[in-house]
Amino acid sequence: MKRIVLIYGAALAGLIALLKYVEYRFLVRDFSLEVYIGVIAVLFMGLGIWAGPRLTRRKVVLIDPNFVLNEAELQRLGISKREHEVLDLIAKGHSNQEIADKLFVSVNTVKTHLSNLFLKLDAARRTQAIQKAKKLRLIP
Amino acid sequence: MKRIVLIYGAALAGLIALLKYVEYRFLVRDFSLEVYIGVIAVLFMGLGIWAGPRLTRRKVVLIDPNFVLNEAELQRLGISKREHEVLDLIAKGHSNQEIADKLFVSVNTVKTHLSNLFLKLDAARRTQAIQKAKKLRLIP
DNA sequence: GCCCAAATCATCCTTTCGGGTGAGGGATGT
DNA sequence: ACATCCCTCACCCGAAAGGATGATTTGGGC
Repeated sequence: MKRIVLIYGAALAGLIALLKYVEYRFLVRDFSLEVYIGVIAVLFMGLGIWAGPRLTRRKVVLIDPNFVLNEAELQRLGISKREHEVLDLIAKGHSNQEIADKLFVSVNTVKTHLSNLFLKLDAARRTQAIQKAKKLRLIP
Repeated sequence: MKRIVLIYGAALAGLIALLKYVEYRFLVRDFSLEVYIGVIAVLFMGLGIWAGPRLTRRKVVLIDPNFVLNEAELQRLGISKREHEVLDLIAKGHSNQEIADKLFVSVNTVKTHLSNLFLKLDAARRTQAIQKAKKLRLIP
């Protein structure tokens, strides 16, 4: 962060010095102000493009705003709404019992949904189901 | 993409026109070339920062090439190299036995590593550990 | 009305996980 | 030499997860 500001400052200072030096030699006669401005604009736009992500990126992305559910894949695998809910909850680290409580159903029901999910996703464990579901963009 | 280029072009043209218009009125007398350059630099650096992500971002990120391990967090939690390996493998959906085979150690060892991990990550289940580790960028 | 998919719940049984504890060997640093 | 950390392994126990199967209910579509 501080480094970026320093680099920006140094670039600006250097450019001004360069222009000051060059101003009374060749350029003022040969090129117009528009070219000047263009060069500076391009230079600093480039710097902005380079420095932008470094200045603005957040440390941790909690929920991905770019996530779009892959409904085609969801349908292709024949995953029902309820099964998808359960899938989402195991990915968030909940146990079967917690999911049952959250959805107001019995643990057995959750287990049934999970069994069906494991078949449809060809997974042997919940962790594997999560990994595959993420790859297929069925969950964030 | 094209829109961005157009906006950039329009901004540049507009600025030049503005400067051209303003040049022979107030500014040339009141402000020096350095201020000019500074204003232009700031303006276009801002434009670069704004346009940069829009020009460079990819549509879909299959495997995140931007993943950088959060080593600070890793150290803060006191997670050892071996523990981190195990963490990575459970996130890929492997069972304890599979991990043991992969790392050429006994299942008991894997379980010990996992127990320590659960303590350090404050997790009760492997799925929860995965979820937390992802949030902390300890694993991709 | 009938059919079907989805959702619900249950029972039985096996495997996997997770918690607790102890313990030995190797590397590192004081 | 001693302390400390990491890695390793073992044993026990209980809880959670997973597999197989069958049954009931419910809401839409034909």
